[in-house]
Amino acid sequence: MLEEDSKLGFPMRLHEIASLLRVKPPSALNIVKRLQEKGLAKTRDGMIALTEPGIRTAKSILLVHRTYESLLCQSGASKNSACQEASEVDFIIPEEDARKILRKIGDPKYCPHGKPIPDGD
Amino acid sequence: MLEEDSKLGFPMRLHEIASLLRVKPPSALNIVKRLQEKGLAKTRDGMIALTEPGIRTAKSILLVHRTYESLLCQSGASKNSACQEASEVDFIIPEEDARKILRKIGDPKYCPHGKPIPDGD
DNA sequence: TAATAACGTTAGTATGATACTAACGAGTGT
DNA sequence: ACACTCGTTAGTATCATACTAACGTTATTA
Repeated sequence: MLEEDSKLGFPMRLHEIASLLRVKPPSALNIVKRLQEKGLAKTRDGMIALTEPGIRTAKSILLVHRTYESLLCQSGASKNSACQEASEVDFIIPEEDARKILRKIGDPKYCPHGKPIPDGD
Repeated sequence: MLEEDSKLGFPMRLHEIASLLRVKPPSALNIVKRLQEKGLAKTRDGMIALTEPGIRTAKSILLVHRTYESLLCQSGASKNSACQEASEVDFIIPEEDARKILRKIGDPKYCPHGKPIPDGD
């Protein structure tokens, strides 16, 4: 469960990150360095991978994203607008708040797009 | 209704704004100018006031704030943490989303602190 | 009335975040 | 041996934002 999610494409080449983020490699390197300083990413065999805390953080953002998406859809929003709006706040809303909301909206197991919502973990 | 809210202390002196925002007057002026460029504020008799769109925007943010606060409290959060978290997102979440959420959580008329949640207007 | 204080405003400066280009070095494959 | 790709570094540019210092206008007050 969440197997594909927790990897999120990692480990990844710097070039891939750059093109995913639509920036040049030096900018991507800057970003990766900042992640490393926070202990969220590491370099291994020339590839960039998430550390354990990095994976946890990524999962946490996914949890928030999918929870908020679900809330919006249950409230009558379309899947696509819900996803967009969720992207605006998924890195801001604390996981604990999302877990509370999740419980309130009936502990759905999947987001409106059918992707799994991480649980206890 | 919302009479006190819609004013929010405006019209206000630049100095008051500066001290509320904890910046120096030149910085406050810069902020006010940007609000003016967006048509949200105006100067009148040496005082800074919100324009009609400015008031609507302020009310919209209040709606979002109090809605999200209510959601969090209904979900089991404390008033204070709810208020804090709401402040992180009240200027990001679109009013339309908040209105949908508001309906879903039972159209409360007041936020957890007892302040009115703006309705149709 | 003259001096002073308060306020808003301007100009110039500093900082931090973030992106870029250009150039270099190491490793890879033809 | 050469060319390519990749990561990296250094230097530069831009933008947002805050600040200080100085100035002019208005209001207050001695």
